[in-house]
Parts: sequence; C-alpha cells; structure tokens
Amino acid sequence: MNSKKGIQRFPTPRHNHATCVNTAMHQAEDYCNRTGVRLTQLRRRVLELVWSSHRPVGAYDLLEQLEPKGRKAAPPTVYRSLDFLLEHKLIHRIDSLNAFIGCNQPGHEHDAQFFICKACGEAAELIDPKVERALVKDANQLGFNIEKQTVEIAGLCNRCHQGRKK
Amino acid sequence: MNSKKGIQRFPTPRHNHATCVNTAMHQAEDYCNRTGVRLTQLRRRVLELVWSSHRPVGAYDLLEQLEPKGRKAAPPTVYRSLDFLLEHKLIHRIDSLNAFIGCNQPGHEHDAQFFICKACGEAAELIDPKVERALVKDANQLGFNIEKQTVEIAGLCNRCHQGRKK
DNA sequence: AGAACAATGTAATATCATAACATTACTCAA
DNA sequence: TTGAGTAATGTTATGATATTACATTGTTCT
Ligand SMILES: [Zn+2]
Ligand SMILES: [Zn+2]
Ligand SMILES: [Zn+2]
Ligand SMILES: [Zn+2]
Repeated sequence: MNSKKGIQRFPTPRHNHATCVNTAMHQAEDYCNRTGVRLTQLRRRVLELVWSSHRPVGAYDLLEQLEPKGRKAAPPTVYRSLDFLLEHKLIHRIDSLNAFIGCNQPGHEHDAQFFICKACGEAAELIDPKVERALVKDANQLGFNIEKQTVEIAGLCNRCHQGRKK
Repeated sequence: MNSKKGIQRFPTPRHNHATCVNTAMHQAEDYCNRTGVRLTQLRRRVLELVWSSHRPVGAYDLLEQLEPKGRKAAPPTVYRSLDFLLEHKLIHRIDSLNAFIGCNQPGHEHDAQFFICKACGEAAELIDPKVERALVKDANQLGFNIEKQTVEIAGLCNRCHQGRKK
C-alpha cells in the first residue's frame, strides 16, 4: 500500500492485502526485537486483527474476534493490547470513530493525517509536511506547544463517490 | 476573544468573558431569528453553559448543571439540545475529548482547527486557510471528497508551558 | 378549539473504556 | 534449577458517553 514517504494511495479493493499484513507484522516484530519489548501472542493476534482491513475497527469488534469458540474475552484483554500497540506506535487511534487502525510507518515517530471514507470505511494515512508546518506556524502564533495532533478527514473515497453519481 | 477572521488569540485569564458569552448569545439569537429556528429556553440554557468557559465541556457535566435543585434531567435532554446546537453550527464537538465548545464564528459554515491545552483545558479555535488548502490538495491527490475535517491539536498553552519550566 | 407538529420528559439500554485484584507466565540472579 | 521479582493476562465490576423508544407537553396555524 505504501509508495514513498508521506504519500499514500487510497487502498483499492484489488490490492494484495496479504502483503500489507505481512509487512506490518514483520515491521512490528523487527521493532519489538530492536527495542526489547515483547510482542506476545495476544498482542500479535490483536495487531493482525487490526490489520485485517484498512478500516478503523472498534475495540469490541476485536474482542468478538478474539473469542472464536464460546470462550469470552473481557474488555481489558483487548484494551491492554491496544494500549501496548498505541504506546509503541504500531497502531493509531481514530478519535472521531472510537476505533483503531494499523500504522504504516511504525517505529517512525509521527502524527499522521487520516482520510476516512464514510461509505466503505476505508482509510488512508498520510504524512503531509505542509499540514504539519501550517499547524506548527499557527501554534507558534498562539504560543502553543504541540504534543499531539489529531487530523481526521471524513468524506467519500473516489470509488464510493463515483458509485453515487446517478 | 475574536480578532480578525481566522486569527484567534488563546483565551487569557483576564479577558472579560462576559463579553464572550454576550456576543455568543446574541449571535445565536440573530441566527435563529434569521433562519426561523427556535432557540428554546433549554437550548439557550445549554448554550450558555457551554459558553461558561473556553474549555470543552462534557455532556454529563452540562447535565449536572441543568439540575440545580434535586430535579434530575436525563441524558436525552442535553444531547438533544447539543444536537440542535451542532446542527446549526453554534457549537463544535471535540472528538478527542468527547466534549463540546462554543463556536466563535457561528452561522458561518466552517470546519475549524482547535488547539487545546492539556493542563488548563482552554481551547482556541482557528480557521487557517493554509491548513485547509493543504488538506484539500491531499484529498485531491487521493481522489477523496471531504465532508468534514476534525483537526484537534493537544499540547500546552503558553501560560501553562511557562508555568512548567523549572 | 383542535389538528399537526415540535420539543421535552422518562425509562431502558447500547457502546466504549477503566479500576481493582487474582492468576499465570516469563526473566534472571543465586 | 529454583524461586523471587516482574510482566502479562484473566476476571469481575463499574464508570463514562450516547441512543432508542415511547409518553407528555408546548407551539403554531387554521
Ligand atoms: Zn492492504
Ligand atoms: Zn469508500
Ligand atoms: Zn471568554
Ligand atoms: Zn493551559
């Protein structure tokens, strides 16, 4: 799904998603090996579930998928894994949806901009320095010290938009 | 609190906040008169409560304040008023905080950028065309049609940041 | 006055998230 | 290798935010 840094295409239905998952899991493993944190079975499982699509997914959705046979997992199970993955920047939280999505520049410390289709749910992650620079400039004028940015753009992806024109 | 369009200062402790409230309430009244929608007692009350500070405030906080004597209001009471105020752009929702804040360009259709201090809770609303342009450009490259932008920057306001330096 | 509609009241429930404490798994020094 | 210390997970309960459904009241317009 990635092209060069800071430029992402919107996920297409035909892309080979197995590659996305594979890359993500390998990057996560590398990161955890490098930094000495533990990518346990549970955390790995949750990360895979988050990466099962390019749609932000809710914690309780993940929770359901964690219990294939009657066994029921409780919320802290998934929230703790999500917290770990967030802490290590392997996933992002989408505040406007109370949902989580895999990060495609893991390890690399960043805040990103998200474009999220209201119809199909797919999301694209971008890092646009122009957006960042504009926000930093505004912050400077306000005397404000930025810690975290939340930029989430809702709308229609190209495909869904085409599909709606009569 | 307003200076010229698109440029806001961060709210200072000494500004005359009564003026902010007054302006907001008059703008709301004007808007409702112009467009023929009803600013009922309840809606007015909720709007005043939202404007009681420059901090985003939660729905349940508002709810408590709505019931000064033992009378207890139920959630739909406040959520319906909030929905009305959102629909008519008299307030904004801050997704990253599940909270609401008065809009200082009401009537004027817009998405804004918010800078929110994690220490004191105060927030500044900006409309920076550079941010918008950068996002629109990104959207175009993605073939994405923007409907709504959520831009919420968390950090420290000048005063709180000063207060922390040793 | 009364029909039609808008707003509000009320009770129940859905959805998202965390606190507190018990248990299990892992690590590493002795 | 064992066991003490720590990290991770399990379990139960609860907190925080938000909506659904239906009853009642208020407003508008004839
Ligand atoms: Zn993919
Ligand atoms: Zn779409
Ligand atoms: Zn003020
Ligand atoms: Zn502050």
